[in-house]
Amino acid sequence: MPAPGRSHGRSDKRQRIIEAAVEVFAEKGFFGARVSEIAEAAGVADGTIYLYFKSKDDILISVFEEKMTWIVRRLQEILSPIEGAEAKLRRYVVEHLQLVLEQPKLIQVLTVELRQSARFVKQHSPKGFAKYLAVIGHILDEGQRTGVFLTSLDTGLFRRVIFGAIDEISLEWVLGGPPADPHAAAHQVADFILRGLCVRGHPADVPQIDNRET
Amino acid sequence: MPAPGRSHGRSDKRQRIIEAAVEVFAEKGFFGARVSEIAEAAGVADGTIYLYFKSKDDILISVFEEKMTWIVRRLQEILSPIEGAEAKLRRYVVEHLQLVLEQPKLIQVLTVELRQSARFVKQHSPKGFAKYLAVIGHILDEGQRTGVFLTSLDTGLFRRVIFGAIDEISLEWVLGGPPADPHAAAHQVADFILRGLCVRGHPADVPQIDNRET
Amino acid sequence: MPAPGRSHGRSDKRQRIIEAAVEVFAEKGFFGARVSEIAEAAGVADGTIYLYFKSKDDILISVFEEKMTWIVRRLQEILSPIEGAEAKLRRYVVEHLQLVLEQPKLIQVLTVELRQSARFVKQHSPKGFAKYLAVIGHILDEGQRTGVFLTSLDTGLFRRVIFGAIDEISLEWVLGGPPADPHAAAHQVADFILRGLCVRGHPADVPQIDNRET
Amino acid sequence: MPAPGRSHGRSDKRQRIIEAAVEVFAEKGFFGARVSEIAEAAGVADGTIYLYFKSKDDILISVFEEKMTWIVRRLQEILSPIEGAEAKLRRYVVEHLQLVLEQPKLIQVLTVELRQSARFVKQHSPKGFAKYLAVIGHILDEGQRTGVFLTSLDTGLFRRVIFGAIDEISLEWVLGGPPADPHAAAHQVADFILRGLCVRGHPADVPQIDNRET
DNA sequence: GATGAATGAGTCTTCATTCAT
DNA sequence: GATGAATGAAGACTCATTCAT
Repeated sequence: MPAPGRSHGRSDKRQRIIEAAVEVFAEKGFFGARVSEIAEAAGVADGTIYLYFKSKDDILISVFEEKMTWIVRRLQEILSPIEGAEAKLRRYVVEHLQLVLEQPKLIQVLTVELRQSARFVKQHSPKGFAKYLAVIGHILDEGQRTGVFLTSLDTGLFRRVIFGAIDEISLEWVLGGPPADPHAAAHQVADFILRGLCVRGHPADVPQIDNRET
Repeated sequence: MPAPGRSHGRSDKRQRIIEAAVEVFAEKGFFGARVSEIAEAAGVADGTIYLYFKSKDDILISVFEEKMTWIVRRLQEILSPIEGAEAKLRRYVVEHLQLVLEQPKLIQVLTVELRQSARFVKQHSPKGFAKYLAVIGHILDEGQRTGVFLTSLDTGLFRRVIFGAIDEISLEWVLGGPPADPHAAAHQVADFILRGLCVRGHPADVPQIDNRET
Repeated sequence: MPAPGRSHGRSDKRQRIIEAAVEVFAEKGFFGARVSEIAEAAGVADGTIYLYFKSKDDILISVFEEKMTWIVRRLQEILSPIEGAEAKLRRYVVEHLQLVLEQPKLIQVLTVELRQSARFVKQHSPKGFAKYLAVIGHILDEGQRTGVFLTSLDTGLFRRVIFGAIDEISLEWVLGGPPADPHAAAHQVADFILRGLCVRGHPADVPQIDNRET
Repeated sequence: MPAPGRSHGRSDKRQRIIEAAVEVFAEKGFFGARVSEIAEAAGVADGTIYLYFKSKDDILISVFEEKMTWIVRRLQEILSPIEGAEAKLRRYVVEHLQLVLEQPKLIQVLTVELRQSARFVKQHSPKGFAKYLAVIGHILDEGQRTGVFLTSLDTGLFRRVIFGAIDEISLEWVLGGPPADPHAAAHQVADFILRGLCVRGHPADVPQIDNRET
C-alpha cells in the first residue's frame, strides 16, 4: 500500500509521465513527439516534466531503463522456475510475444526507438538492453552446459540472432497487427529456434518430422 | 547507356546527393542530419537539393528505393544461378553479411533508419523492402516446393524471422564493428537457420552433430 | 532595541533574504540570479521569499533602499562631527572607498545593478540614491557657503561628477581587486577633487605643488 | 560608392541589425530586449539575425566592439592635431559630451549595459573599453611628460577617475535629459578636471579665481 | 540549371510566482 | 507563518524550404 502525501504524489507524477511518453512516442516517434503532448497526455503542466526529467532525451532514456528493467524482471520470474533450457527458451519466445500482444505501444517504442536511437542509447542506456540480452544468453549457456544445445555455437552471436528474430516479429505485429493465431506462430518460431540450437535428438517435444509426415 | 551532356550532369548530381545522404544519415541519423550538411558533403548548394528531391523526407525515401533496388538486384544476380534452396539460403546469408562489411554506412542507414522511419517508410516506400523480403520468400518457397524445407512453416512469418536475425547481426557489426572472423560467423548463422528450416536429413552439408562429436 | 518574539523572527528572515540577495546578485547579476538561489542562500523555502517581498524586482529595490539608507546613515554619522567642508569631503572619499574594501559584494550590487537597472530603479527606488547624492551635495553647499569651494560650480552637476569618479574607482576595485595601497589611492583621489573644487589657496592641506617640488 | 550585390547586402544587413540593437537595447535594456524586436526594428526576419551573430550575447558584444572602435577613432582624429595636453583634455571632455547629445541611445547602451555586463564584457570584449581608457591615458601621459600635469598622479587611477566623472554625467544626460546649457556644463567639468590635474600656474586658460572674483 | 541568403514557423526549456498542505 | 511541488507563459534559437539573382 503506497504511502500517501508527497512521496506518493512524486512517484505518481513521474510514472504518469513515463506512461504518457510511451503512448506519445509510440504514436509519433521520439522526434515527432512534442514535450507538451507528453505533458498533456500525463495531465501535468509542461514545466512539471522538467521536475522529473532533465530533458526530452532523458525521458526516452528513462522509459528504456524503467521498462526494460520491468520486462527483464518479469521474464526472469517466469523463466526461473522452469526446468530445462529447451522449455525455458520456448517459454521465453512465447512470453515475449505475449508481451507484444499485451503492450504493443511499449514494445513499439522499445523496438523502433531503441534502434533509431541506437548510437545514442548505446551510450546512455546500455544496461537495460544488455540485461535483456543476458536473459537469452543465460538460457543458451544453460543449454550448452546441460548438453542440450550445440556447444559449437557462439552464444554471444546467437543471443543476438534469437533476439533479432523475435524483435522483427514483434515489430511486424506491432505495426501490422498480430496474426490470426499468435500462439501458433509463437510456437512455430520457438520450434524453429530450437531445431537450430539443439543437438540431434532434441528437442524431444519438437518432432523432427519430414515433410511426408506433414 | 546513359545519355550524355546535361542529363548525365543531372544524374551525376542526383547520385552525389544520394551518396552524401548515406554518409550523413549514417553519421547523424535522419533527424540529426541537416540538409545543408548533405549539400556540403555532395558539393552542391543547399537549394540544389530541391531540384532533385521534393523534401528531406524524399531524400531518405529515394535512398531506400535506390539502394534497396540495387541490393535486391545484386542478390538476385548472385543467387539465381545457384542450384538448391539450401545453398541459396546459405549464400544469401553470406552475401548480405558481406555487404555489411563492404558498405557499413549504407547498411546502417537501411537498418537503423528503416526501422525508425518504419511507419513513415511503410507508407512511402514499401516496394524496396517488400522486394527484399521477397528474395528470402522465394528461397523459402523453392525449398518447400522441392521438399527440402519443412512445408509446415509459414513462409510469410519465416522470411521475417530470417530477415530479423540477419538484420540484428548487421546492426551489431555496423555499430560495434565486425567480429574477428565474419566468414565463420556467417556460416554459423546459416547453419542455424538451415537446421531450423530443413526436413530431417537436410541439410546434407550441415551435419546434425551431437555435442560429443564436437 | 528590536522587538522580541515573532516580529523578531520575521525581521530575521527578511534580513537573511536581503543579505542572501546581495551575495547572489553580486555573483550572478540581477537577471542571472534565480529566486530559488536566493532562497537557498537564505536558508528558506522559495515561497517564503514572497511572504516578505512582492517580487524579484522588489527584492532588488529593497536591497537598494535598505543598504543605501544604511550607508547614508553611516556616512552621516562619520561626517557630521567633522569640521570644515574640505575635511568632510576628504573623509567622504576615504570612507566610501573603505566601504568598498569592507563590503565589496554590496558595493558591486549597488554599483553594477543600480546602473543596469537605472531606468527601473529611477522609477521605483529614487529615494536611496537621492539621499546618497545629497550627502555629497551638502558638503558642496557647506563648502560654498563657507567660501572654501568655488561658488561658480553647479553643485547639482558636481555632486554627480564626484560620485561618478568615486563610483568608477569602486567598480574597478570591486571587479579587479583593490590596489596595493588603497589608502594612498583614496587620498590621491581626494586631493584631486579638492584641487578641482577649492578656491585658490585651498585646500590648506593639499599643497598646490608644482612638479619641481615633487 | 558602395559595391553592389552580395557583399553590400551582407554588410548592410549586419549594420542594420547593429543599429536596431542599439535602439532596442537603449529602450528596453539587454535583458528586456527580445531578439524578435531587434529583428523587426532592423527589418529582417528573426532567423536572419543568426546569419550575422552567434547569439543575443554576440549582438551586444558586437555593438560594443564596433561602436567603441568608432568612438575611439573619432576621438583620436579630433584630438591628435590638438597641441597641448590641457587643450586635448578639455576637448576630449567636450567631444564626449557632444557625443552624448548626438547619440544618446548609443551612449546609453554603452554606459548602462557596459557596466551591467561588466563581468561578462570584461571577459568577452575588453579591447574596446581598454582602447577608450587609453585615449585618456595618453593625454595624461603627455601632460606629465610635458610638465603640465602633476607627475605624482597615478595615471592608471586617474584615467578611470576622469572616465567615471564623464560617464556619470553622460548617464545623467541620457536618462534625465541634457541641461539647458550643455556646453557650459562641459567646460565647467573640464575646468574642474584640469584644476585637479595641473601643476600650479596651469592651466593658463583656467583662471584660479577666488570667490570674490566670481 | 545552380546558388545561398533569407525566411519564419516551430519547440524545448527556464523560472518567477502561486497555493494546497 | 512556512513549504516546495506545480504551473504555464515566454523566448532564444534552429533549420527545412524558397526564390531572386
